[in-house]
Amino acid sequence: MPESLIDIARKLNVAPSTVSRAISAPDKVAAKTRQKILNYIKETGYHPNISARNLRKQQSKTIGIVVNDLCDSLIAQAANIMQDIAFKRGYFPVLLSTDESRTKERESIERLLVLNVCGVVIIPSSTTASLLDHFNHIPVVELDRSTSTCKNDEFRMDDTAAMQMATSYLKEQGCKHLSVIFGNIDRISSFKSRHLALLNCSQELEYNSYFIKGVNAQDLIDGARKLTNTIIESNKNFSVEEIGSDLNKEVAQLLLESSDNPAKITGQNPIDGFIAANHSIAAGIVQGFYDQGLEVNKDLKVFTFDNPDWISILPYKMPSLTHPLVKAADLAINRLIDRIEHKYSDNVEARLLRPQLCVDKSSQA
Amino acid sequence: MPESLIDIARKLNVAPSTVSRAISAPDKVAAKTRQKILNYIKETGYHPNISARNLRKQQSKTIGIVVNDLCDSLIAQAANIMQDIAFKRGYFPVLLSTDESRTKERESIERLLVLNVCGVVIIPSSTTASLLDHFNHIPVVELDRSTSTCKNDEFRMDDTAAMQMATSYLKEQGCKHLSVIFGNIDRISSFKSRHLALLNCSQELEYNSYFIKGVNAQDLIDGARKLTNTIIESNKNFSVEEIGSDLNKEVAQLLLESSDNPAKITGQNPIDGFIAANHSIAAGIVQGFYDQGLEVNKDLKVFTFDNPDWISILPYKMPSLTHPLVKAADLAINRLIDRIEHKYSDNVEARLLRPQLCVDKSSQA
DNA sequence: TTGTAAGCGTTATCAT
DNA sequence: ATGATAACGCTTACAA
Repeated sequence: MPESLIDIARKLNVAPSTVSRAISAPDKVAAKTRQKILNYIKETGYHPNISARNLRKQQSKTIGIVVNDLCDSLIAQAANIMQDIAFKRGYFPVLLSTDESRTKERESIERLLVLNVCGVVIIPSSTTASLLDHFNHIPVVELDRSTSTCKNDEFRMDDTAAMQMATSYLKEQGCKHLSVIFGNIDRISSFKSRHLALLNCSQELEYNSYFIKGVNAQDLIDGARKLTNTIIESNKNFSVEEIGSDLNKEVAQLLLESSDNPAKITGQNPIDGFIAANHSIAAGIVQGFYDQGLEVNKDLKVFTFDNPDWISILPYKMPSLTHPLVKAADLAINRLIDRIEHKYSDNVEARLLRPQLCVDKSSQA
Repeated sequence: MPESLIDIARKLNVAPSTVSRAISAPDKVAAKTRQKILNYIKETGYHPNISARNLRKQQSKTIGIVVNDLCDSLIAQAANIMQDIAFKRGYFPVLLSTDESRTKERESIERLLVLNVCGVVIIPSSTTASLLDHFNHIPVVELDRSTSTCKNDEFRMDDTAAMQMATSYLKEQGCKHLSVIFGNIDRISSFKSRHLALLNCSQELEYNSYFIKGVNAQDLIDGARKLTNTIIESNKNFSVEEIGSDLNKEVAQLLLESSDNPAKITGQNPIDGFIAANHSIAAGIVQGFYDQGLEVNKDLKVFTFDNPDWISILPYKMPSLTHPLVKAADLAINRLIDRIEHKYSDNVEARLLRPQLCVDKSSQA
């Protein structure tokens, strides 16, 4: 196998630059010469040396894709589609997962810097913002979450619409008092904006918000499970607590750390519905129901964000919202490449995508 | 920010080669000079140009990781750990997913060739074997499945032990006649070896094997669901069929393509247990049970390979086998790097890892 | 249309 | 211990 352009050039009695052109700018080479060269290349299985090309062209055509948790199948789907699109558009994607760890977040960025990537799509956490400054003038797109720096394009779910849909669905189902469980709103912007959306919800509904400190999936599952246990316990001893006439305001806000700590429930009605701000939390809630011997959506309603795929394997229905992440990922990577290629030069913008209500996607046809 | 070694050299009044040495071979540079250089580098955030280094050193320090389906959270976990280990050992992993598609399989290999990777870990399908020949003399390690070429190191589950554990567990539970569902054994070696293992099982049990043509997760789920429906329907009309005295042999083998096609059940007893050769198949079986209004593990036992994480969210128990994939991945990537660095030069070998029986990992504590 | 030659940033060899 | 220099394989003015 020829190891370089020069080998080929010698073999075919042409100049190295002609071979180079045959590969990179075929129309600048006579049809006959071109054929001769390309045939020979195909026969011998020669591949141009990427390092040499990148060095010479002073660019890497490499895109960084940084996600929070590759083991989350929705994230994996999004990563997958971004990789495909990147390849199709002639770029080489490098996929990294931070697993919600600050260390890996920093390492990932560092690695991409070393690699000289020409653009980055990232699912950021609150600590990412400062790290992103290291990417001097290369385009960055924020996916699914926001650093709130307003420096980059953003593609994510419309949390306001989502929370509105969730609460209004549960209200229609007869719920009067919701328990809404979030993850760490300091680290993860989507929890923060979903919480904010709840505060601004127009529904005439009582609700209590609960926050789990956890950041990764397992922490959220475990936290939500414990929390659900304590909430249901407290609910058994529920007695009306006068809190004035304004039912739409948030009435309690707890950061529960152990299951010994009983959940505070304040309102005029006992809790009759749960909203999980994320599918890991939903998994924990479901486990909590089992611990307590309760049936989901019979004793108490459960509604979840993210429409996780395990819903189809449950023997009961569970209403949810589809997560437009894959669509957002598609837009994000395309926008990034447009930026890289200077095909898009408007101001940075945030695109908020609507989720869809999903009430019948149960396995029972 | 200095853009090259030369910038730094000029700034600090040393030769470029000294700067290079300070970075790559610190002990070959006087402590004082070294400090001066490294400090300056740290201050300015300079990164050596990887392309130039690779070009000069004629190596890429890049490892290809090719998996079949990144959206499978077990695979994603394995990919994750391999990336971490690769980084720790100084290599840059490039993660690609074939989604069980021949096209993407070919494309992935091609991309790795272009990248000049110095090693590959791959979860192969039967069509991969010929493609792997393109990697001339760089080491390849096969993970989770085998191309049966015996050219590379292999790390995967011990399917013989696994199937033995599955059948013996179900027998203990009182099962007499199993329905064992596999995916495409022509494309996916793990289905083939699990089937082979079943044929050689020492249990005194009747079983019928069924094969789903599908390759990707959704095909398997859909196929298994349909199949389960037809099996259960057939089971209702079960009548003893004389097949001689040899109960341990396989009695039927069907490739069902539509649910109109009734499943053939042959044996002395009606089917009273299912084995899913994979977690996607298990998901389909569970859905089939719901379609038929049956309760899993009450009306009929269901046993699955892979111990999928959704088991913990079911309101009932489901016995399963843990998949030692993450451990295998750890071994695989380390072996690969050992090969690359010539730290391991024995003959290629296949390491088979035992799964663990998992009967109580239900959410009900 | 094709050839010539310079240079991308690094490292390895050799000389000092 | 440090410096000078050539070379890695490719692209791209510019020249022919």
